[in-house]
Amino acid sequence: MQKVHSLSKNQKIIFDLIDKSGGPMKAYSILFNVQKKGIKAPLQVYRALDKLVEIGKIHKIESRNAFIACQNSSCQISKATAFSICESCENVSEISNSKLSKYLSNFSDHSGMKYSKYNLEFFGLCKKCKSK
Amino acid sequence: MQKVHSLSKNQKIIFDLIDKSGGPMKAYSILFNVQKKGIKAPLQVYRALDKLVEIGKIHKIESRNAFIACQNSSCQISKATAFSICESCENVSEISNSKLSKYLSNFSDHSGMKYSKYNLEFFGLCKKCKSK
DNA sequence: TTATAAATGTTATATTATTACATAACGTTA
DNA sequence: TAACGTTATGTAATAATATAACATTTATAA
Ligand SMILES: [Zn+2]
Ligand SMILES: [Zn+2]
Ligand SMILES: [Zn+2]
Ligand SMILES: [Zn+2]
Repeated sequence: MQKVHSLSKNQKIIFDLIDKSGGPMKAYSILFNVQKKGIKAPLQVYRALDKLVEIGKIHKIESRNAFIACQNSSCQISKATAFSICESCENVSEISNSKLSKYLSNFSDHSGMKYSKYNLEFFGLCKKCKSK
Repeated sequence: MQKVHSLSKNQKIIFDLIDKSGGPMKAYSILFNVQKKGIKAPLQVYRALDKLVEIGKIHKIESRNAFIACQNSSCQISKATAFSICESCENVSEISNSKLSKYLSNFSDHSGMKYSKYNLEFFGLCKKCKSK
C-alpha cells in the first residue's frame, strides 16, 4: 500500500522535468532548466530532490550524482534499488527483477546486521555500445 | 592472478593512512592528515585515490563520498564490491560473501547487457546501534 | 481559528572534484 | 648511457556538488 503524495509546486516542476527527460539528470542541470519557471537557487532544487527521493518518485544514482525518475511503480519507496549503467554512453535504467530484489532484501550475513535498504549499481556496456 | 603494484610515495602515504584508520575516510580529511608529509593539494590526494581505486587497494563508498581500504584480498580489482553501512554510526564494512558475489557476477537481465562490474551498498543499523 | 507542519525564497558558504600546465622520476631498450 | 615514452608529482585556479542559516508563506488539520 503506497501513500499518495501530492507534489508541491516545485516538486512537480522538477519531477516532470526529470521524468520527461527519460534519463538521469544532475542537480545543476535541473536548476538551469527550471530557472525560467522561477526556481532560482540550488537549495530549491535540492529540497525538491530530497523529498522526491524520500517518497520514491525518483532515485539518486550515487556513482553519477544524478537523479532518475522511478521506472518501477512497485518500488518500495526507494528502499531497494538496482540500476544498470552503461560506462560508454552513460545510459541508465532501473532494474526490476523480483528474484534479485527478493534475494537482496533477504540477504543477511554473519554481522548480525539486518538491512533495511540497499542500492545496487551494475556497470557494463549496453547493447548499442557493445556493437560499436 | 593479481599483478603486484608497487605504490609510489604519495600513493603509499595515502593508502597507509586510510588502511590504519580502519574505516572510510573523506578526501579532504585525508588531505588534512597528510599535509605534514608534504601533500598539499587536493589533486595530489585525488590522483592517489584514483590509482588506489584502480588497482583495488581501496574502494569508494559512493553514497558517502568516502574511501575505505579493501578488506578482502580476493577482491577482483574493485570490480565487484559490497558494503554494509550503519545509518546511525556510519560504520562501514566490506561484505565478503562468495554466494552473493557469485550471484551478482552472474546476474543478467533481459536487456542483453553483460555486466562487468557492480557496487552494492546495504544500509541498516549495526548491532551496537540497534541495541541503543 | 489557531496551531503545526511543510514548503518556499534568498544569501552565503561548505564540500567534493577537475582542468590546465609545468616538471620530475622511472622503466625500457637502442 | 642516451633517448624515449610512461607514470607520478607540484602548483594554482576553478568547476561541480551540496548544505547552513534565517525569514516568510502556504497547506493541513484539530
Ligand atoms: Zn524505483
Ligand atoms: Zn551505451
Ligand atoms: Zn575489496
Ligand atoms: Zn552503528
